[in-house]
Amino acid sequence: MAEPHERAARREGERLAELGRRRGFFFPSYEVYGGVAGLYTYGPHGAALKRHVEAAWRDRFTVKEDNFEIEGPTITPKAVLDASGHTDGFDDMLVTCPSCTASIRADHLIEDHTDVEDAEALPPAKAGTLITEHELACPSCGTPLADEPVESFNLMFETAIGPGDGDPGYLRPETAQSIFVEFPRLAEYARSSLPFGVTQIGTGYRNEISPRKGLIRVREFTMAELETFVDPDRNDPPLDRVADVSLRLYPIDAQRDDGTAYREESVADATDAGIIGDPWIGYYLGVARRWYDRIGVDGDRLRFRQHLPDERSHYASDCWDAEAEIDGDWIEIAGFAHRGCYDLSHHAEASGEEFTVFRPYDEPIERERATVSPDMATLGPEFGTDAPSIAAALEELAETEPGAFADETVLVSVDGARFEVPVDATGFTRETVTETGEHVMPDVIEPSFGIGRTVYTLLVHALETDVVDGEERTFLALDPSIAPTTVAIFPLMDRDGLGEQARDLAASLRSTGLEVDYDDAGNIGRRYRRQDEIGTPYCVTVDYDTLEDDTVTVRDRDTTAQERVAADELPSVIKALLAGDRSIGADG
RNA sequence: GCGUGGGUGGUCUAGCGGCUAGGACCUCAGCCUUCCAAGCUGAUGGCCCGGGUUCAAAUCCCGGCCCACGCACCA
Repeated sequence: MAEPHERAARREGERLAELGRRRGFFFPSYEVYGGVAGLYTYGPHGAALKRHVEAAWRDRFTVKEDNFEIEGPTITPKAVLDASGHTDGFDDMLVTCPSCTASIRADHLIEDHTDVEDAEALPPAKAGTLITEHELACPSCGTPLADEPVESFNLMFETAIGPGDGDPGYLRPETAQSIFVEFPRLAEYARSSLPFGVTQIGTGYRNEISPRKGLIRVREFTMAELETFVDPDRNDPPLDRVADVSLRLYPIDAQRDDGTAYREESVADATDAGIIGDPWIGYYLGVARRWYDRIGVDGDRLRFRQHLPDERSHYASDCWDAEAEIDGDWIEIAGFAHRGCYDLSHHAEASGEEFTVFRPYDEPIERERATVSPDMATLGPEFGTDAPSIAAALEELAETEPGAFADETVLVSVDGARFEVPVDATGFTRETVTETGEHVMPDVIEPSFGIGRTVYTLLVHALETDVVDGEERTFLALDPSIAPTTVAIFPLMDRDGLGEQARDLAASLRSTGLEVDYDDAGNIGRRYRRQDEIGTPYCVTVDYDTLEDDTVTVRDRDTTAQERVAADELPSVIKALLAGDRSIGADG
């Protein structure tokens, strides 16, 4: 399915891993103790970059969308994940073929070859028995799997809350659940009106069997999730805001045709044509596309792929992924799921709490309602032990068929036996009640972003090489707004007072809130290259002209072009550059 | 978790039974240098971990850890 992209001979992932280690973006954790697969540390530049990506996400999905952000615990009691379906969903049963060593999902094997449904819920030992009884064989080599052990892999990190054995708990596999469980309170903060959205940026944990590909598949990772709670009947997204955003879509039918036949459609067209089934999903795809553009994901290496029905999560009805191309593979960097009322209804059922909001009617509804108030002093002596059931039957009958109470007596049946009850004894009345609204359980639309994967994508897509004066130059063309360092200040020479001037300039720029690096080591070219490799967009050099007229040069990372500006105008120049209101010319 | 191939200064590597383990780049100090990885001098720093074989192990064997690729997995 992966589209072959011809890239540099050396894999981008490899080049990036090397750059990441050498320049301090990210590297394997705990290496002095041998390392642990799937755990990475962000170095100084990586941590800054990640922080900027998170800030950009917050600005876009929390602030601009007028949502609010919370921060829940990562430790989650078992009951929560039982209710959400994760305890079952995360428990995979594997059986290993003794001949070809293939790992096979035992539950899938059983479901495919027997009448057993929902084999996932079986205990592993029972699954093993079924495999033996039905004489199931390895699907790849045909070796019988009878009596092979079925092992259970729980992909959640388990822990105990409290001393001793404690209460069972897990590190959360997604941040979403810590939002859902607090819904009753969050709805209160939203003043019980839909729609509203709650965001969270935090870590999730999955005990991956086989972590791979640098930051792509790790065991602890940062995600940024937005749960939008919408009224299923009444809330439409503000689609007009993103109507003309163009999306490269890879819907189900295109995948089935096994093509790479993408459809370039505007958000408006794609939702109108039903390619994207839900307008909220369409809306967020548009918002995400704009955000990716802004932070520097290469639009030519980005697509939105619809999940095939069999890969959808247990909670999702329609789901699209944002995928970025890296080394010819398409990597999921965000998921957009319509979770319906799955989570809220499960938590409501399991906890016994209300997970609804009250939705007032436009106009209060006057409704006639028939009620009964059976006179038990009459019914008791008359019907003995059947009296309570008769009373219940009368109540139901009043609701469904009030006309039955029109005569002197009313007939009810309880467990097949018929009883005749005098209407007088039923306390039957018709009354008018005023209903001002109803309780509704919201649907949930969830855009969920992998921050680490986004950071990785930005680095890969920014990694560039050109040739300056016959020398190969590697630079990271990161968007200036997310680059770890915004400005680097150099004295051309650390003598004749240039160093002092440059240090003063760096300090004054820092005081304006910019992230500034100062470097006086080595010749000027070397310092430019250092900054190029960590993606610093602007380098400012204090030279001998500065001593004369208080001007400095500003150099652009991507073009290496320079421009001379007055030192005291530097803050506003940088600000304008960041805002895209000016660019650096070539007049040095 | 299985299979294949790998792990030598910060990075990239040479060495593949006996070497004070070599180089390049980086880094640091000094000199030089008036805008793009220049030069000179000097310095710091290494055989993934644990067993075994051998007079002798970076080198061979076994186990572990980590990495890459393939299989499986990715709710």
